[in-house]
Amino acid sequence: MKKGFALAQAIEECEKQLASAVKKLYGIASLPAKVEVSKQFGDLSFPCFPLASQAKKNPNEIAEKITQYLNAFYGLGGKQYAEKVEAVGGYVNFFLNDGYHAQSVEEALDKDFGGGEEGKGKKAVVEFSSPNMGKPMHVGHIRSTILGDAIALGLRKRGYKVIRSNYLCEAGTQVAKLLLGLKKYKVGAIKDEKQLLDYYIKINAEIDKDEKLEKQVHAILEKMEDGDAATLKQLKTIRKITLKPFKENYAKLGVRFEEEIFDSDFVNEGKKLALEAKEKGIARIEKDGELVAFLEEYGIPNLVILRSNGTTLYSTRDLSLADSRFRIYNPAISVIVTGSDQLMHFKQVYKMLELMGRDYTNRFKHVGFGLIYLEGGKLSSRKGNVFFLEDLLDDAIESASAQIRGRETMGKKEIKGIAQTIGVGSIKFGFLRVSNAKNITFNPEKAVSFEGDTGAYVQYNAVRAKNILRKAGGNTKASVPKNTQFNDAERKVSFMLSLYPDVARRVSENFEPHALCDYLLKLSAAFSEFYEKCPVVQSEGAERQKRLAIVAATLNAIESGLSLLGITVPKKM
RNA sequence: GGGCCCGUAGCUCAGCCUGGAUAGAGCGUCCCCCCCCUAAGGGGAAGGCCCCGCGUUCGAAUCGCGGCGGGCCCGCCA
Repeated sequence: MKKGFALAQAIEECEKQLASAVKKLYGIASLPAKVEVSKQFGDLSFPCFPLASQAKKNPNEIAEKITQYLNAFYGLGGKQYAEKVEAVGGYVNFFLNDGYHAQSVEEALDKDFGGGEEGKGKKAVVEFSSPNMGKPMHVGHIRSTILGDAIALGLRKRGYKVIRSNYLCEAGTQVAKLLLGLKKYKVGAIKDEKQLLDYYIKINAEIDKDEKLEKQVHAILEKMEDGDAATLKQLKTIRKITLKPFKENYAKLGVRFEEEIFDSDFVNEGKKLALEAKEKGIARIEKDGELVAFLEEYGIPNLVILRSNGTTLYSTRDLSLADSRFRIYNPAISVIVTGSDQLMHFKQVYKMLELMGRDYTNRFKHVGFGLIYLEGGKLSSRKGNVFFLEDLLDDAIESASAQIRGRETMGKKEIKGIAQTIGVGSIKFGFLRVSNAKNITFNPEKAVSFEGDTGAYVQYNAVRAKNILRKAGGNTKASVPKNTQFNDAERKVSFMLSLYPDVARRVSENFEPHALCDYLLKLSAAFSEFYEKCPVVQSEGAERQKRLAIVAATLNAIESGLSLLGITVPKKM
């Protein structure tokens, strides 16, 4: 028997039966609708409306006739998965039997449940997080970081060898402005990255007022790109100061990278590509001296790829980054995760590369997500309207820690570890459960709440499952005994379990982890109901064995699902 | 002006890609439940012109067109 396909097999069976009924009753060769997961009655359903218009008959009547035919012709014993067929309001509804539920639970016990092999032997690069140097990370950075990580984890679960890449920007005007500020205010020793932010805000205010300062910024950029020793030394200092807190945040988040790259390393190659574009007639120098790629005939705005003083832009360095990435790794898929404000930018860059004859451009995918706003308005380092990532994580951890202290007795160190798992898990879940396209208005109080539709709720259900298994003395291998009956609560759980492989696959195909969050909440809710209604530890015999299997399977599915989101389950909570 | 995205309950969001039954969750409000594997829980109630209009269809929150409201992008920021 194939793994992970109870649902697909059941649908196939129902469709086969329906097809033969429809052919016999109405002489129609192929089913004009699909069997779908039922929203209302039964488990699977088949709408008879398209058939009704084809056969020019009443859908209610058709549903009745088909149901009669199925019951008479196949009988209940003739079907492997359906135990009952009913006609309601133009639908044929199928009720799945205990065999289905048993198979579903068995499949969910597999340690690779929800995995896939389509990426086997292939590489995938996922570029995400990518904060700018010289500033602390704020809540705006979290979305790329956790979404990118989830995408990377999803690809890995499909068998890809994944390279997680953090592209750090220090070659742009932001850092140049910062350097100008440090020079202007005669700053000696720098304490930390937050102090850098203060200077950054200050110098920006001045530049806004005084145009001449802009020229000085460009002069610094020239020095940076020419490899001026003193400037490079300053860059090194900024790297050192900025990277340390970055790493602390990543450690708290549990996010790792296989690669850490700096945009300054793509300056020279970028210039070469800009010239290549010029030679190929894609770009030309405009009257003010800047080099512009002409993309308007493709319905895309033109793109400046070199400043008039010859220095590179974000666009220039991205051309080079793309080229080098495909040269070095030759990935089957290369994903970049950024705010959706950069959608056009990547369209432009990859259109250029396509025009320049690169054959890898169709393996590139940009995942854009909506912006994060604070209640006071848009996040802006420049204007100082920020909420530091560090503070958000610490608040969440503290909030979780306070709750644990009220319910479990354990050592300080253990509390800290579990509080981090719960606090950080809920933050991740809270952001990931919103669909990518949507903007998020960040609410600090809600972010540290653990009730209702939260990551903690999902974790909590997994912990309850663990407790049951522990109390039951879990040295027996879980499996469903033959011919066991499932009650309604048990069936809800097992049916939810059978939906998991599709959800997991879809999420890593679409890069939309929010669907998985939604699923995990539903699975958790089903398990909660089961937990209330079906005692496990006190039950006996086959009943106990079946319930233990359901518990173990649910735990497996939750842990697997959460792991795709970069979230783990604590031992207790 | 052009392009992309969003608009669903008081609030925060699923559902839209792939049209299907009485549009779902959570928070908040109101009511009930710890004999029992952790109440970070469960059960129930109230709460919806699915932004508006037109079209396609047996059937539209879902698809198409036209509006309205909000966000973002559109020449040397990233």
